Amino acid sequence: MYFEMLKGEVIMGRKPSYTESELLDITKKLVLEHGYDGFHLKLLSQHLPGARSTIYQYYANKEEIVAACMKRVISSVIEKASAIDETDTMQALQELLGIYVDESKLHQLLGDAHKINTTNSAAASRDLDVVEQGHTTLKIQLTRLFQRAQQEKNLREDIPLPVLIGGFFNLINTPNMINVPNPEWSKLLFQMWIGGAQR
Amino acid sequence: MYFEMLKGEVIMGRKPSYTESELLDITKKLVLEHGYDGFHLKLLSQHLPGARSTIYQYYANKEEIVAACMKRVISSVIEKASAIDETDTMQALQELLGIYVDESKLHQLLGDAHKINTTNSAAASRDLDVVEQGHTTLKIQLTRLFQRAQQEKNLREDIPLPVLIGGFFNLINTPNMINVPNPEWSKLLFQMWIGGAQR
Amino acid sequence: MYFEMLKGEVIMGRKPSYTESELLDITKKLVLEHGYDGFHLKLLSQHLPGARSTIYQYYANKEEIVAACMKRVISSVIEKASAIDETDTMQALQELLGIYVDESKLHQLLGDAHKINTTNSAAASRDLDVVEQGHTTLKIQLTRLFQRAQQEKNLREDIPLPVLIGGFFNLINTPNMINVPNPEWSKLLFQMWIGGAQR
Amino acid sequence: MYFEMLKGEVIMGRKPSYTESELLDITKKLVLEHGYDGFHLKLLSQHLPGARSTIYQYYANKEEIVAACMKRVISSVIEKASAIDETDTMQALQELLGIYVDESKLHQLLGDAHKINTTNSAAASRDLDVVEQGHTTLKIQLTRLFQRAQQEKNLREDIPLPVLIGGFFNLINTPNMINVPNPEWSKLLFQMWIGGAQR
DNA sequence: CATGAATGAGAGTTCATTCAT
DNA sequence: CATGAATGAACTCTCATTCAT
Repeated sequence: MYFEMLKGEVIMGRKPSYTESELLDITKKLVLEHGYDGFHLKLLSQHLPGARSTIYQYYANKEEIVAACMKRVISSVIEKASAIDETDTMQALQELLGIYVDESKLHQLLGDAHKINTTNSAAASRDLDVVEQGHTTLKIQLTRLFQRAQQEKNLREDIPLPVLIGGFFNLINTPNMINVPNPEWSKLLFQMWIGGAQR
Repeated sequence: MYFEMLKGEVIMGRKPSYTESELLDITKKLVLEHGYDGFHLKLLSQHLPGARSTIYQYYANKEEIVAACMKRVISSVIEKASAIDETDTMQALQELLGIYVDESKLHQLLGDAHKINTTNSAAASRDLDVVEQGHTTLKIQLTRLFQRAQQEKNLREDIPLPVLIGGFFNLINTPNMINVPNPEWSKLLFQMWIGGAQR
Repeated sequence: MYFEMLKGEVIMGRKPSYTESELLDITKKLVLEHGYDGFHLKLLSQHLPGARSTIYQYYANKEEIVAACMKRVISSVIEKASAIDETDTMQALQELLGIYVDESKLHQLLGDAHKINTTNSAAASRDLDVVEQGHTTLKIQLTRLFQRAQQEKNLREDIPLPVLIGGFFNLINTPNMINVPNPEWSKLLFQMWIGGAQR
Repeated sequence: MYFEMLKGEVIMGRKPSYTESELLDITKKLVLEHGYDGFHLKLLSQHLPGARSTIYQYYANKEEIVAACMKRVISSVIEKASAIDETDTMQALQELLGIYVDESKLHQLLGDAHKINTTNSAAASRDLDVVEQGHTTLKIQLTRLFQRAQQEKNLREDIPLPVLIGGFFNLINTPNMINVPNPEWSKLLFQMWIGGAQR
């Protein structure tokens, strides 16, 4: 039948064996596991059905894959972070920490961004620009919240603000050794950061 | 020594060579800069006098170089850590943090240890075992100090001990954005950790 | 034809296709531009509507396309050349030159014929045989005309006939740097060849 | 013995299995045979002792190899051409033709120069600039000689100078079907060009 | 022993061709 | 039949390691 051959009005070829999104999921996992330099297309294709060359249906080269992956991750974080209700500053900070903890590997992942050679790929370059802007966006939000917290006299003043911010952000790297679910984990971290370790 | 002069400077006029220690210094720098997978012998030889193949006079393969490097780094940390006077627990913790901050890349460096393929090199395997033991030694010291601190009622009890330990250890990853010297930096971190961010 | 309208325009609303002749026209252009080895089906499909795989509806493989293209070109030249009135030998030679100049890239195009791998395609093999025969046909005509010109004492005798023939045929490669239309250009070339460069 | 290990004052590695010059000779032959797009490093290595990767001891990539080859060929032609005694114009032209005929594939070889992608190789780019300049140098010499020949009333005036120049230069493409040695061959071509084909 | 050349395994990429829709 | 995806062979290039000098 003709209609079986059509999708909408257009004649279609074979059905793709995986989606772009699946490809990026695996990429994220592998880049985190092996680092940018340890990430090979052979490795990727081993975690995906089909041949290595099929990957080139989706992206023109290795750089574009990783850049697209990073862009997607940071975009998702920004979307969630910008949805936070900032009325209560400390509450907002805690929620923000929850979001960061959910993507706790974000930092590690984006740390490899500078290794990506963008001279051969305009698309990768564009994606990394978005990543860069995303970084800035997050920094601005964080700074805004911290300044407000400071004005509201919620932060100790004998420690410089940048140190407090750095300490806060660095919380996400703390390995969750007791394996509690993320929401509780981030609450624990926040309490420790707020109240200190000492009784 | 007489023979060293003969070999190194008089008879042959050969290019000045380098010591094993220098080789490992450069290796450490490069592995931190590029990650384990981004670390190449070509890169190493570019930062060392002489030809790439000369490196094989010192180590049999790439794996052994990195393993030796890691072993040396952790051994040095252990030496310093075991010299700490543990009489005053909190004081000892602060000093320990200072040592860790001095080797703040320790974690990152050793994080790549599992990537090293030891099937081809008994020497690398042995060195990595030492690294493993060193890890354990450090963990034991840390646990001992924390348990003592807890007994001395110096730690809050609403947060599980492993979380406090993890948070303490994770402090070393905080980027020193205000560029103060390490001793002061580690003191700042310790205060933040002890007292919390809130006023 | 009724069916062509149905197929091409009424029933499906498919993208307009192309004729075999159009395909060969583009092929000729591209092979001349890029050489046989620089000619790709990807390139071809970029200069044609539709998908790359559609090309296989017309020809079974790359070799057949180029072989068919060459066959068509030489056949057209032979048709024109065999229509020449050979009564006046020198006049016939000049007309022949005109035909050759019109297909001045003929030589270049057919020069790549030997690169075509015919082991996988009987059709390509057959087409290249026709090309070969065409070559022979043209050579015979040229030889006949030159021998007649010699008998008619129209050619200098201190230069071997093959050299004169080669020189004549080679005229077509002369780049038309003054951009006159082909008929005049071929006349200029013929005069230079006949009369020599010296005054 | 120490001295056996030295060459001059420097410790040497293994002896190269072929020279750069040999590599370029083979390259020239193969590029002429197969064209730029048909020239592969696999092909090259098959005509050279040793492994394909050894070629990278000499040149960083395919582009550099071909560019260096072209540069060497045109440089050699220019050296010979600039040594010509131009006192007797027509004599000089004949000698120049002899040189061109010796490198009759020059044109064909350099015709592929524009296909070389120089974005990845500064060395290739520089070599191709030399090729470009060489082209210009040769054109200037040719133009100078032709203008002088014209002033000396040695050229017919009913044919535009560029046509005469083009015809002269195009002589080198004439296939030497009678297999006479190059010096005589170029003399024959020159005579044909000077005096014309007609008796 | 130090060197520079040689090597081969393996990565990234392209493309003719086949296949499922 | 036309399509776009899938495939595998082949190419370019890199690098750890070995070898001859």
